[in-house]
Amino acid sequence: MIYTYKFPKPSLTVDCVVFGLDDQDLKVMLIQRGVPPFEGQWALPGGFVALDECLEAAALRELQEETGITQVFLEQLYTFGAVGRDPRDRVITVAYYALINLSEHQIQATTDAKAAAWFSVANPPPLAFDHEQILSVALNRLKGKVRYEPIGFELLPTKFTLTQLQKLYETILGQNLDKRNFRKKILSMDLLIPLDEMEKDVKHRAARLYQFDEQKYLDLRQKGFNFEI
Amino acid sequence: MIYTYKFPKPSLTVDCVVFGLDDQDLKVMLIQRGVPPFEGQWALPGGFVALDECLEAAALRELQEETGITQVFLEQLYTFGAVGRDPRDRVITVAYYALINLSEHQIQATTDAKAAAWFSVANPPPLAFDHEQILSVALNRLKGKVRYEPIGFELLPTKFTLTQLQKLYETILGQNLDKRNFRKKILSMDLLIPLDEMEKDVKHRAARLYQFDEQKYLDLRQKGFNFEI
DNA sequence: TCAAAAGTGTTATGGTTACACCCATGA
DNA sequence: TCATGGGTGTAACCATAACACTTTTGA
Repeated sequence: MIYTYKFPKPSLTVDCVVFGLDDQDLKVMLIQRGVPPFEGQWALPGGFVALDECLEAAALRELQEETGITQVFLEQLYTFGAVGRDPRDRVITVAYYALINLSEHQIQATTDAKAAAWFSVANPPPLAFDHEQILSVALNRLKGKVRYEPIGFELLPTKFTLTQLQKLYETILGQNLDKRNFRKKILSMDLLIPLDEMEKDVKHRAARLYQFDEQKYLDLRQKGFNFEI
Repeated sequence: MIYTYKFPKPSLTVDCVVFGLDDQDLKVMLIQRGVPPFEGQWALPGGFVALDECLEAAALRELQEETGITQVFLEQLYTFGAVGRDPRDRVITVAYYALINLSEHQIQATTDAKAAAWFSVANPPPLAFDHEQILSVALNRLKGKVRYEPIGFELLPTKFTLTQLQKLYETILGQNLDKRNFRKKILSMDLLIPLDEMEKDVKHRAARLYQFDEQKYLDLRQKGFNFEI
């Protein structure tokens, strides 16, 4: 290498805001820090970026190392670089957000963290660093994006009922939706495949299961279709 | 400092995609690099982040140093960190995009750059590093955002005609709009203040000038109003 | 008087909203 | 048979889209 940069360098980390959805509400995955600073406090999973890995790979790796989660929807959120955000050094963090469906993922705390757990986003514990701010930005992004891109499906099992889907939107958007209008609209997009399969183990009439047609969505989008709830 | 991080650190830069609009089309500001690598090639203005300045401040400073531009709309775009994006070192760059109105800004190349100039975004020269990719992401962001936030006004002088505003949207969105429908819609939002002032020095009927009512927009937005073109 | 752009309303269409009852199932 | 949620249609309303001519001004 002939030309190298001679500049004092800040540290670089990635942090992940992992969202999940259960029957009650929207959750975020937090880990309890095992090392200072903020030892014992809850924080977003994350860590340092290695010199030979790209940012997204670093986010996926940290997620895997700290919580065991793999195979998730992951998207860059924002980069936080205020001067005092880490009490030790200058640290810039590239934040990502991830969506997973709780029913198909088990999480476990691994070596780097004391514990990993889900918290209601409406009522999270105090967080380390500027992680409350990051969580709030992530939540706003999710609220905005869920309306015009079909990312909500990432939070559901592959097979879901229309009521589950409606509840998802109601939870994230924080408003109730009309059942008939919701069904009319979502079905008219023709992006859901109705299955010959019904809900099981419910103590009332079983609902039909549907599946999101990803391929069709990609095709339609190329032709100028815009998803919108 | 008791705890410091002992990790190999990548370098960190900021880059700015500066958009301007003239009678013809949408422009982007580029500088010609005065130092290797890519010496002599066109690139986005940008540079290293100092340890004691936040990211946005670094972007503003670089803009000022390389082009003389101050007082602009500036927003974080995306962070690019592919492993091979700089031929020397591992360099992560936090990209910003800026909107300025050409009629009220003069640009000049300053110390760090050989030259600074405007190029049509439709037809830019080959760019250094991954700056073509950054430009393309910025353009998509602008196209998306201009429709649901009133950022387009940043590209116009304070006082503008409805035709100028319409041309702005036509240029950025790449589609023609109906004059009557456009005026009806934008005026019905009640965010434009009609001035008792007309266009000057035109060789046809002079158009009325308008001004964007920022304060009213902020008030309305707080009440749930959504700007949308 | 000509060229150039400013300015202005109406109608048809399509999407959104509001709204209530019967059905299937398991306990 | 009761409780629970599943599933369905219509009418009113509102926003969008399509469309063409007259007015003003300077050259």
